[in-house]
Amino acid sequence: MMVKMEEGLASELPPTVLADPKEHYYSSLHSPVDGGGDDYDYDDEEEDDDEETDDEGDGYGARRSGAPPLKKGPWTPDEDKRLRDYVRAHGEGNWNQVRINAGLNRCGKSCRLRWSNHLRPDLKKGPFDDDEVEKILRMHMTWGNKWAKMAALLPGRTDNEIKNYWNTRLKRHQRAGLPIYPEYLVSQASNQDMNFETHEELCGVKRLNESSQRSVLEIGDLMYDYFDHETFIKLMSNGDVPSSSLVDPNALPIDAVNPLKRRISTDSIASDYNGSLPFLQTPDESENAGSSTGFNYGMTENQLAPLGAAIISGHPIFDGNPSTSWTTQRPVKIELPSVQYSNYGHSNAWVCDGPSGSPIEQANTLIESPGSLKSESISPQNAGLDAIVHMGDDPVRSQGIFEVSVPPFSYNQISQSVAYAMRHSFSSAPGDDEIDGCPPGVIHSKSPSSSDAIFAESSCYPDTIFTGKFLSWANYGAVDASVEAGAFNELFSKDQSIYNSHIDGDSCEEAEQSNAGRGLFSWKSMPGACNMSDSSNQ
DNA sequence: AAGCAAACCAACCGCAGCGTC
DNA sequence: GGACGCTGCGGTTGGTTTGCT
Repeated sequence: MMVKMEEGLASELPPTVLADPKEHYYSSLHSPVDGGGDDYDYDDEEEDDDEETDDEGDGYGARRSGAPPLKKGPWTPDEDKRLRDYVRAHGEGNWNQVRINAGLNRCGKSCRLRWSNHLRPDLKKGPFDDDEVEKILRMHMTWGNKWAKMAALLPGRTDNEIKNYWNTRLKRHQRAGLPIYPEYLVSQASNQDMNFETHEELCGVKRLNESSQRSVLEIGDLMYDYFDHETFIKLMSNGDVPSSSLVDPNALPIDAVNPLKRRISTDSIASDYNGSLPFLQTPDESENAGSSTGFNYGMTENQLAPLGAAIISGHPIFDGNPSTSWTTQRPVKIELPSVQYSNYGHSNAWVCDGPSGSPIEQANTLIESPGSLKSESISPQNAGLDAIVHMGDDPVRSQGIFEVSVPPFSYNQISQSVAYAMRHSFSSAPGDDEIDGCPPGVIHSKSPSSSDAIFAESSCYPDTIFTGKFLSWANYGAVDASVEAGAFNELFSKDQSIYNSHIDGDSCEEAEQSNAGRGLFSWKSMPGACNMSDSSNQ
């Protein structure tokens, strides 16, 4: 990956990147897992029984009286082997039991640390590469010292590793009087955020002491601009994309060409889908929908804004528990306009995993046979629907294929719906008929926009509270929202009008491109607010 | 070669969150 | 509701290596 290098970035990179990346001495000495030598003489350490015991009262090191004192200090190869063998056989967790059962005279806390930082098989040893360094910079710019959070997005890296790198870097920069963050990142930020009082603050000079955990950049763009889309989705789901909800949209200078660029590689999507990616997207099914409704929120056809991503209610992304519900998700297909996504590759079908078949299988099916889905979800009679939610099976048991089709239209897109959880099907717009074959419990919309679906839903279920996040045109980032259905209109319209005010005919095309992906938008209704049930979301 | 500071790294420590009893 | 244990996180410390003078 090309990484923009700030001037003199050589000094930015960890010495291990620039210099001969010798084996980390501790890794080689203490971590046989990485193939390092075991030539360290531990003979003396085996006799360290007079080390002070772990008497901290936080549980890890709790030991009974009479037990031998818990050892501290560097781990020996034998200890590593015991720990590794035990964890491989029994799994992680319950570290005090690991300590006992593995015959390790170490506190459980130490065992956990040793495993997670050195013995885990998925650890990536060696110096940070340029890509990792840049990610660290961006993440730190956004989150501050959230090492664990960063490590979660740097596969194979530990929080300790990142922390050590950063602290070293910080010292070096402080000593040299250099800004913490590279100039080009600062420039990006300054172009997108006007909330900094000074250049120094933006550069991070004011947070040298790391006393503030406040996000330096109250914008999500930097994150979105750099991370893969799916990673960004994760960030959003975790609330890690800084919210700009406190910013008054009316006061925020809008750059119509402001990039919330999405770097969607559908190839990467496909490859990553295996583990975490909930969607695929197809670009080639939008023709009929693209000209469908004439509904454009007051925009001209030329002002059509690119579609955003689709988020599915109940997806781990938004249920706040990514680890629990992935395999229970329904396959979801979001249809996107090719004209607007032509630069995103060959496949823009966004699919969500379903209860049957592997994610890849589901994805492939949808990729290879878009027509089948299309015929199901977008028929001539419902072409132009902004959101169609269809579930093939019992919606309550959530066993069926779940689809959301989002034909192109302007502005924010809502792919998410509480539809499948609704007790009754309904048509979202006056005059709409139920889609043939739609089973009870399916909600579908023939309204020209997803927001209309929400409106309609609100009329049917006025007590519904919609919670979720969306990437606001006006606010430059993820906005957390929890609004009554009736308030949705106001929120949505306000955002849209701000967007419109900054789009003119001349800049339309440019804006359209640069704002691609701006409309990541999701709402999630609160279960129970209107007698909904969603067994899949548990 | 010796001394020193910087860099690097592993490990420790205290604390907070969470679940269980 | 409080005590307790487990877990994870972030700050800090201390040992070793590296590079410079």
